[in-house]
Amino acid sequence: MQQVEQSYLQELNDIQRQAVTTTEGPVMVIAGPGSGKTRVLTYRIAHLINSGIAPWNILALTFTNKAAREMKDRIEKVIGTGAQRVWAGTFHSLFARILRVEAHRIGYPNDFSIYDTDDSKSLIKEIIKSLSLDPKVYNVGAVRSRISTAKSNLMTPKAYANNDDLMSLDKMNRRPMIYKIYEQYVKKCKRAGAMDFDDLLLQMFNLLLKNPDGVRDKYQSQFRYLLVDEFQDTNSLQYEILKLLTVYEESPNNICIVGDDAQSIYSFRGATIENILQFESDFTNVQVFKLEQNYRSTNFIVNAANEVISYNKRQIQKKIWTQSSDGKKIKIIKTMTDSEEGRRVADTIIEQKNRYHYANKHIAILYRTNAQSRVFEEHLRRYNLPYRIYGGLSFYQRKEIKDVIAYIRICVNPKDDEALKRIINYPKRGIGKTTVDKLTAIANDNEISLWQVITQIELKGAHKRTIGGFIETVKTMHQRIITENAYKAALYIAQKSGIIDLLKADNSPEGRSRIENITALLDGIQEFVEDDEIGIDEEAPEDKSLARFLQSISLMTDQDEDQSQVDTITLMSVHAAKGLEYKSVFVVGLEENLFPSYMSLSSPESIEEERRLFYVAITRAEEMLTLTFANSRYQFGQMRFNDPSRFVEEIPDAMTDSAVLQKKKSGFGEPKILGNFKKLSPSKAALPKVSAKDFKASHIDEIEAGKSVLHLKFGKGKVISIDERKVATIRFEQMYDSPEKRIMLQYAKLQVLED
DNA sequence: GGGGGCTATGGGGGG
DNA sequence: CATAGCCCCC
Repeated sequence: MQQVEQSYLQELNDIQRQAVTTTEGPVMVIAGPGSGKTRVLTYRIAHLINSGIAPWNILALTFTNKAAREMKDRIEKVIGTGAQRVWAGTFHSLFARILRVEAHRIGYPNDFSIYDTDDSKSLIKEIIKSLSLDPKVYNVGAVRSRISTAKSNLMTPKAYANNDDLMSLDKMNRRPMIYKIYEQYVKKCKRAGAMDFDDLLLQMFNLLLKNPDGVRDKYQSQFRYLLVDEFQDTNSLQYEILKLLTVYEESPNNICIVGDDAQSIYSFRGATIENILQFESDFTNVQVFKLEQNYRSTNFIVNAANEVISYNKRQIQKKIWTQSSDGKKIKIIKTMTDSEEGRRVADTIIEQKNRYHYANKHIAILYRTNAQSRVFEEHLRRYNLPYRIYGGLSFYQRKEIKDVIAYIRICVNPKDDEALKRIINYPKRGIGKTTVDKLTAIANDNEISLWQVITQIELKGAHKRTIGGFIETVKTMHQRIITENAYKAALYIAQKSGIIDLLKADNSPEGRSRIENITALLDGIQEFVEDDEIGIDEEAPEDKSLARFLQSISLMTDQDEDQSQVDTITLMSVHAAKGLEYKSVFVVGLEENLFPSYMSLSSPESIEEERRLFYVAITRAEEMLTLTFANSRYQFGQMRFNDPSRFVEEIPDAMTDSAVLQKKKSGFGEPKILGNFKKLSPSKAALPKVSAKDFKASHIDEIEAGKSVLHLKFGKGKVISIDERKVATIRFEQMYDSPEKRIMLQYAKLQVLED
């Protein structure tokens, strides 16, 4: 045993080793990017097990399920078997597992449904309608997010209604009834036996707080060692649960939190840096370790990250450093359009692959919004570069999949109103909107679920056939769930529902692809059944039920999708890239209004969060970092012109390949002068220099076909034509590679020249 | 009750 | 641009 211990402790630096071996009491690890945080967490758990702690007494909360799996595999390599029985996973997935066993103690069925964001929105929409509120004023998304925030702050509907701050804010926003919607929402979720994502935390908290049948003591004594990764992205509710769990007299406050305030990027879902700042005062004798040595990136990248984050005011003092050499300078690519951005990134990837022999999997393209993925897809496909997009519309969010899933949901939990509403008339069986509205009214009057309504009222006339037929269908399906395994039951459900027949009738490519997707779903269930992973719930070690399958897919994170080890280029949002690393990283769309997002521009706090997001993005890179931005892009269905992102300009010239990026020393809003970029490509080397001083934009009406015009960035050109939407085609003399530009006159500043 | 076509509206990050 | 919601007609 001594030998084993030696081998892994030797792989750590001094501070890492202290963080691993200080196993008792509260520990806070501040871990900069690439500082070996995962290694510390892994070895800490291995060390605990090595010291005689049972794996199932350890609770490790990770940010993705994939991270948890990888961690367990690595622990197993260090200490041998047993590691799989560590309780490791995301807050949501682990608490869902516990609630599957305990939910009945707090008034939910153990087979509760999990409402995703769409389900929540659809329910909230229904409530807004039933309260005769204006859906334009009561924006569903905004209301949902208010409710979610309230839950994350442990604010019940009653407490919400009594809170003057919240109520006056709602009144100011002309939405004084949110508290009422919240109240009904909670009621209806409960009635449907459903929990939304926040409930998985909130009900776990309630379970521990109310302590029915001593259940709190059970979990307090079980989880004797807690580890929390990415602590900066936890919200108050998560923190309160942790506080409840760490209380146990035989192992007081054995909690180790790992985080980095500079990488806090989830405040929009209630995460608060206060948790980190609070930790030291909430627990006594907190031992703090700061991991500041970066093992991931080159010196240029590390220093650029330090420079960028220094623009933020609020932060814990630390300096990330590396022993690595300077490495390659950070490459900056400026393009005219978003499409050209896609092409240049693909070109650069080809070049890097040739020169540095990178495999595809060593390369990632990171963007601020998922909608940006399309241009990169197009160009990568053109070059036959394999890629994979993470996030965005996932497999399980496709319509045909959600339809089949809804049938499964209703079989598992018939009270699931959102699932029922989705499929009661799909495929069409003559139960229209009017009928469903009537049923909903009866459900509301009697405070029961829709399923209870249709199975309890006397069906008359046509309803006897239509609704009665639906009930029979669901009942037969339900029977199969009891008698057959998950795969066979799901196969039966998919066929019996009529969805497969319906899609088979549609012989279009789309229809065929939908069938393929359903087949893939069934294959996935088959795989789930056959997969012999050791379950960690001792009460149901090998739960292969459809209920358990539904749970695992609704709690998947973006990084969890598709485990296939194919060699592909990664495309994902910066948020999704948290915790990952690549040899070469492209951070694209670095423009004002996009990154930072236009939503963030109004408050300094949210700009700081965007900057942390940028910090996360650039610190994903090991060797090569490429930053790109476009002069114009299609956004919201029209051509838009954005300034380069302030974040690009915060990186000192010495670290980039274009010392030419002229800084806007005089602040923002000044007209920019072209010629900022020297070595782009030979053809663009001599970009026109137009002096901003002499430039005077002409009125839109003065610009006519045939006239010569001056553009601040493109220089002198001739208007070829103007279409009815006031989009001008202009040929610019000095734009050699693509002289003809289409420019929207309402945005562009052009000066008419007298010939 | 169902379906098609039109208009209006919104448009971030995610468990 | 994509989708939701609406109106109209069968």
